[in-house]
Amino acid sequence: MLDLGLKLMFFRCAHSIPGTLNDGSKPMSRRRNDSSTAWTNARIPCLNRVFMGMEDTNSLIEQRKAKLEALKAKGVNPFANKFTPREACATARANYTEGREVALAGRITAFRDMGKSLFIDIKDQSGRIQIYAHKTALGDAQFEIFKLLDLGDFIGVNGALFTTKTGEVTAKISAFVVLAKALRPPPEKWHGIADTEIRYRQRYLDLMSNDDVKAIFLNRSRILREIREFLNERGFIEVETPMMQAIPGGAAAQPFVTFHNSLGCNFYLRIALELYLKRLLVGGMDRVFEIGRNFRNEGLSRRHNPEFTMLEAYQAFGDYETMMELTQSMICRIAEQVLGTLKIEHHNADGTVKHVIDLTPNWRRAKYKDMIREKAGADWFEITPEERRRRAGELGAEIGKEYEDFEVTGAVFEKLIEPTLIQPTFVTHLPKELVPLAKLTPGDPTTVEVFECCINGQEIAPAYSEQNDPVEQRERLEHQAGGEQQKLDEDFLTALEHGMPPAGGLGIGIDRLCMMLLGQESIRDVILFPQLKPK
RNA sequence: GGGUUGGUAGCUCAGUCGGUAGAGCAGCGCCCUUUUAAGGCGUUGGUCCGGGGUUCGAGUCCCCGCCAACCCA
Repeated sequence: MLDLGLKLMFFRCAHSIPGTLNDGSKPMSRRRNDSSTAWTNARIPCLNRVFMGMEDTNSLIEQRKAKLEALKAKGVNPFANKFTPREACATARANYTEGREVALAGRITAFRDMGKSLFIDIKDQSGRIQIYAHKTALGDAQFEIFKLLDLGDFIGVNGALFTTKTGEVTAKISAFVVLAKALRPPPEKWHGIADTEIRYRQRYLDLMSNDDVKAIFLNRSRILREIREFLNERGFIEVETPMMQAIPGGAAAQPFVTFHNSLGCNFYLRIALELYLKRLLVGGMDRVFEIGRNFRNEGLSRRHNPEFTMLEAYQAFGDYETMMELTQSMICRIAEQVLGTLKIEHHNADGTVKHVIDLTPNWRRAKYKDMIREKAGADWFEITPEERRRRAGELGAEIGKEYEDFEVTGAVFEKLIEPTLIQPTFVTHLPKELVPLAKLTPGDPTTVEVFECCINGQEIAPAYSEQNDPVEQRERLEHQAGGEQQKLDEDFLTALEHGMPPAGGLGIGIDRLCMMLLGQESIRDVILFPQLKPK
C-alpha cells in the first residue's frame, strides 16, 4: 500500500508529464503475489527511478522496468555482454538431427505459456525457431527467471533439437542468457505495424514486425551487390567524389546549401556525380563508377525523395550504344540473380496484377521525335511553336507560360508518353537542349546521342555519348547557365581542355530501379528512412 | 501549393441519429507438461491528433491548425 500512496502523490504533482495514465487505482501490477522477496524488493528501485523523473508513465513500460529490476535482483544481467550463437535460427531448423546441441540467439516473438512447460519463438535475421522450456529441465530458479522474459527481449539459448508431435523443429533449452530486455512492447504479432507514419518514422518497428518489408531491403542490398559485381567484372573501379561542392553541376536542380565555418563559404550538396567522374576520365581512369547519394531541394512525392541514390558509370572509348548494352545486361543480370526471373509482377492496392514487366532482351528502341509524332501528330515538328503550345494544352499537358519550345515538347513526352512506357524502352536521340553534356548526333545537329531507359512508366536510366569538345561544351553550358557565370564550373571546363577520351556515360536511379524490380509503387518503400516532415 | 481520405488503448481496428468509449492482440491474475495467431476463466489500460465553436450534452456537427497517405499541380 505504501508504494501505491507514493505513486498517487507522484502523479498528482506531475500533471505535465505527457501520456500519464491516471491508474493510481492500481499499484505496479505484478505477475504473482507470491512470497518472492526478490520480486517485492525489485519494485522499490524501479519506483525510485520513476520518482527521479523518468518519463516511464506508460504502465506497460513500468511493468517491463519492474521485470528488469526483478532480473537484476535475482543476479541476472539483463543486458549480458556476450553470447555467441553457433548458427542462425533458420540454419538450425534446416539442419535437423534429433538431439543435436545448438546455441542460438534471437528476439522473442511469441510466448505460449502452458504452466510447467513453455514454448516461445525466437527470431533472428534468418528466421524463427521454436524454443521449449520445461520447469524440471531448467530448474525452478531458472524457470522463474525465464518467466520474467517478455515479447521483444533478446535471449541466447543452449539446447538440444527435437520435433514436437506436430512436427515442428524445436530446441529444448538447458540454459539461457538474457541479452537485452525490451522496455517497450513490440507491435501486434499478427498485423504488425500498418500505420504508414510509424512505418517510416520508426522503421525498426516495421522491420521487426513485417517480414515482407525486411525482404525488400535485403533485396535492395543484393541489388547493390550485383551492380558492384557486374561492374567490377567489366573492369570498372568504384570511386568516391565530393558530396559538398562549391558549384553544384551535372544536372538542372535546386541544391541544398550549407555553410563551412572555417572556410567561411557556402557549399552545396551535390545534385549529380557527373562532373567529378569525368575529371577522372581526364586523369586516365578509363572505367569508373560511383554509387552515392544525390540531394535535390524539391518536393516530396511517391517517386521523389530529397536524397536519393544514383549509380553513374563512365566508360572511356565507349558511347551511348555501349551503355545501352551495359544497361540491359546489368539489369537483366540483377533480375536473374536477385529475383530468379525476368518477368516482374506489379500489383494494385487490392492485390490484383497491375502489369507484368518483361525484361527479356532485346529491349525496344524508339527515337524521341518518332514517339512524339506518334502521340502528338505527324506534323508536330513542322507546325509553329505557338501551334505546338496550343496542341500540347489540348492533349492535356500543362504548359507553363515561361516554357521554351523544347520544353513544350518535353512536357508532352513526360505527360503523355513516359507513363505509358511500362515495358523497357530506350528512348533515343533527344533534343540537344535537354542534354547539354552529350555529343551531337552526326548528321542531325538538333539531337544528341542519348538514350533514356524508361521502365515501369518512369525514367530509370539516362545515358549518352559524353561531350568532350571543351569549346562546344563551354558554349552549351553557358547557354544553359543563362548568363549566371557563377554557375559555370570552370575547373571542369579546364579539365576538358586537357583532353577527355570519348566515353559513354550512364546514370541509374537506384531507388527507381528498386521500385521496378521489387514491385513497389512508392519510393518510400525502398528507402529505409524516407524523408518526412519533422514532428 | 490545391483536392480527397485518415489520425480512437502499446499495436490492429469498430464506434449507428449527437446521449455512460468498445473488440482482438499485447499486459496483469488464475488454470494447463508437445503448444504454435495455443486454449479457458477473470481483469487493467483512453489528452478519441491539437485549439476554438454550436449544444443541456461532441469521438460524432462547424471552423482553424498539425501530421500522414493518395491524387493533382
